[in-house]
Amino acid sequence: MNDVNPRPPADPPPLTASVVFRLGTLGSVVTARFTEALAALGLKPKHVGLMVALDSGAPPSQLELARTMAVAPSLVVALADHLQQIGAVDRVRDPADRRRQVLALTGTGRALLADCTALARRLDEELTASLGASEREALRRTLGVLGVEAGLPTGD
Amino acid sequence: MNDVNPRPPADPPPLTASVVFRLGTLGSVVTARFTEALAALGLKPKHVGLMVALDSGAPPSQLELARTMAVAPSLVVALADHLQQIGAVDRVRDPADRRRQVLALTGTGRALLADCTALARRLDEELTASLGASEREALRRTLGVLGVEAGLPTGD
DNA sequence: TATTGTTATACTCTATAACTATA
DNA sequence: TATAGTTATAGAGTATAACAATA
Repeated sequence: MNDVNPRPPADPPPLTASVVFRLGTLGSVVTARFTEALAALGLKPKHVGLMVALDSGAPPSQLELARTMAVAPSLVVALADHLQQIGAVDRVRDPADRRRQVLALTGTGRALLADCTALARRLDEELTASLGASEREALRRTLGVLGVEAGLPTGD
Repeated sequence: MNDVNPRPPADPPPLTASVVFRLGTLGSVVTARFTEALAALGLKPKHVGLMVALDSGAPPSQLELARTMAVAPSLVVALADHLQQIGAVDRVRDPADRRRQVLALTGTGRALLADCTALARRLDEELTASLGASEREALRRTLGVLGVEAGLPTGD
């Protein structure tokens, strides 16, 4: 009762217990699954990112989109090239400033984005199947809060 | 009260509301931060992954480590080369089967891993500063559950 | 002949830099 | 001269394939 060493010195939580580690590793696994599923639609995650940005009303010039997405402008060119090729976006020169290319989702693009959304929803169900409804919602909500703080698009 | 359209057709939750999207994007942001912080220690995330695997008692041959980490054996060679160079791991031929290289964390390696852990803890605090203690724990725990299901190392 | 580790090579993703057209 | 977009090039990260040593 007045032991010199009442309890063994509980070793500190390991790296694997940190939110950073768990979020990073699980995010990578989940992104790999999403990437694989997207392949059936001929898309990569960044294509989806561009469509999401357009859909959520981001300024539609390529350079502004690059800033929004935090990627290089040259990458937006490649992403837009592909999305235009499959008819998912329109790309028109801004008549007011003919240097600018203004991107816009087409009907096809919106349908494609809806397909991606359905796909994500299906993966969500698989991923969170073992969680209770309230746990799942708490997770979604907390991730949303942290996402907003990190400047990520987080509609709801 | 018997309206034809009692409520506007609530449009379905957007892609950005999915756990898959939020986990993927936030994971990527968090990993970027961790990567940046690790640079001060001369490490990349995969080096940490290898140390974590060794620390948690994974079978220590390079090929088995490659399987554990789900990376190519050639990558383990490069990671082990670097960790050995900085004195973080010992690499000895298994006398029972001289084809095998057996890796083991050194004292230096354990200290380095502790530094990485401290670093993750600091990032955790920054990341989750806006969350209440119970929210933060719920997040950590739920991520742990999903991580275990995905086969990730998740000590606690 | 099969397996472990290593080396050589190639591929994917993305950025930086050089360039063109427009302002 | 500065800016939007494009093209050319390069780098990081990682895998695949060929190879060497050991079983």
